[in-house]
Amino acid sequence: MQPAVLRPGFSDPPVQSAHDRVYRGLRLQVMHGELLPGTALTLRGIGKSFDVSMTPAREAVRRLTAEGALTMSASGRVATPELSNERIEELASIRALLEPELASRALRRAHLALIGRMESINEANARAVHRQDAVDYIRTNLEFHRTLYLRAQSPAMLGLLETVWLQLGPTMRALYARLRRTAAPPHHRLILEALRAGDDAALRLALRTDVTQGLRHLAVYPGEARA
Amino acid sequence: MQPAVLRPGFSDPPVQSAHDRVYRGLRLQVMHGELLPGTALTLRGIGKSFDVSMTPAREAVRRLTAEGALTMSASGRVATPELSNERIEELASIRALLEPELASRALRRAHLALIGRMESINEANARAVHRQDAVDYIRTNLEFHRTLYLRAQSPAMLGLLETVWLQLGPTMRALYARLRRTAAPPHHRLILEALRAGDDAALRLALRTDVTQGLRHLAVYPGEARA
DNA sequence: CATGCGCAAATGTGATCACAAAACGCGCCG
DNA sequence: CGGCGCGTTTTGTGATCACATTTGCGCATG
Repeated sequence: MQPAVLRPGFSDPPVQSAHDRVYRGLRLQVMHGELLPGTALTLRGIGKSFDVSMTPAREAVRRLTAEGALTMSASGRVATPELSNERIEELASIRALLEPELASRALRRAHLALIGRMESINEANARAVHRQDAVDYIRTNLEFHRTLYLRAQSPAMLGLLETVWLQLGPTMRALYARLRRTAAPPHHRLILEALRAGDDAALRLALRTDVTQGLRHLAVYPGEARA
Repeated sequence: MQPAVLRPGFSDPPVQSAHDRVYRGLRLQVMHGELLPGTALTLRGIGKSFDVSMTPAREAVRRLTAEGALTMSASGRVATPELSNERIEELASIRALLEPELASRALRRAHLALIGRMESINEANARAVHRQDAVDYIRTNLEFHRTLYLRAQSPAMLGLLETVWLQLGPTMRALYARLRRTAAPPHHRLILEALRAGDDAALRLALRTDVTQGLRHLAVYPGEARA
């Protein structure tokens, strides 16, 4: 609303612009599954919740729509995407294409500290499962994967993958609500073992199955099929 | 400028919004290599050239920046991307990952009419080479590939690939100016033959080599290395 | 009770403006 | 002759406003 004097002295975060704050905030909400598929958003509402005018809200939405994190109806209404089964399977196969490649590239540069960090994230993930905390489950699961892929030193490929995660965010949340998972993701241990062994083929396979297993059951049941 | 009464009766193109016109226009310019790497753009300039105010220009730029078609400096200056060698190679390997997959998916649905259309596009491509027309060369080359991939019925994967093409647009143009290609792309014939033969492995290989051959020489020479 | 009409509220779009920061150029000084 | 500083211009940002469209709800009607 008001000019919002952006903390004159401080510079810890390099003073991000208003639309960037909105962008990052919405992006995390979508990626972590805080919003269910089909959730409607309004520019004025977004602006109000981030305490900015419509202008930065519109830019953030435009950006997120370009990444597939949000959809816009013909009349400009904004909502989180409701994916068809075909689309879900397609996005899963893109993950199955990109993630083994990223993991393989990371393998050469992986060191023990990295594996240790992944194990600790995996434990947090298991706790989220036990706590039945869908958002935290998704968040730690993605963090587990991203921690590995960051080592691949392939920013463009990782960026592409993140847009895929973004598109799947609300749907992943909906899935979690459906299957009430009781056990931790079973393939993370295989990933860690392959990493320790330096086994490229096993690592690729572990990721492919982790990704497709997690999403194969995402498909909506026939009765609730969506356009 | 003025309210622009959007052709009351006509509906051939479903009356696109102003920012969409700007978006599409800029997108084509970038993807087809009409702008060299590092070309600076201004919101007011874009607005003027499309006869709209800054607002739709900003939204179009935001969208294109999200797709990697444009870059924004910390101060918000907009320009076409100047890719590092590492980035070029990474984007090439992404193409090498996605395009054989799309081609393989298209193979099952390919029919003779499709191959015929691709041959005719390929001839236009050869004419562009003979004419030394860089933009038309890039345009017909992408059209050749896209015509095939459309048959894959994998909109998400194709969308991802198009953002990669978008990022490479200006660089492809710069390359063309450097190597003064005299012969048509050599692997298109292999692609067509594999399609006719229904040979999946040969098709994948033909695409992988077409994509990497075309881009392997894109790397900037040491003397002109970029950050 | 279901259905359709119509009005009021809500919403996205684009133009315009004020402002701060950055970029640029010109002239001064060493 | 080269580098530096200062003022002008350019440029992006965000707020606000008017407007057209759409949405949604309530009421009247069959």
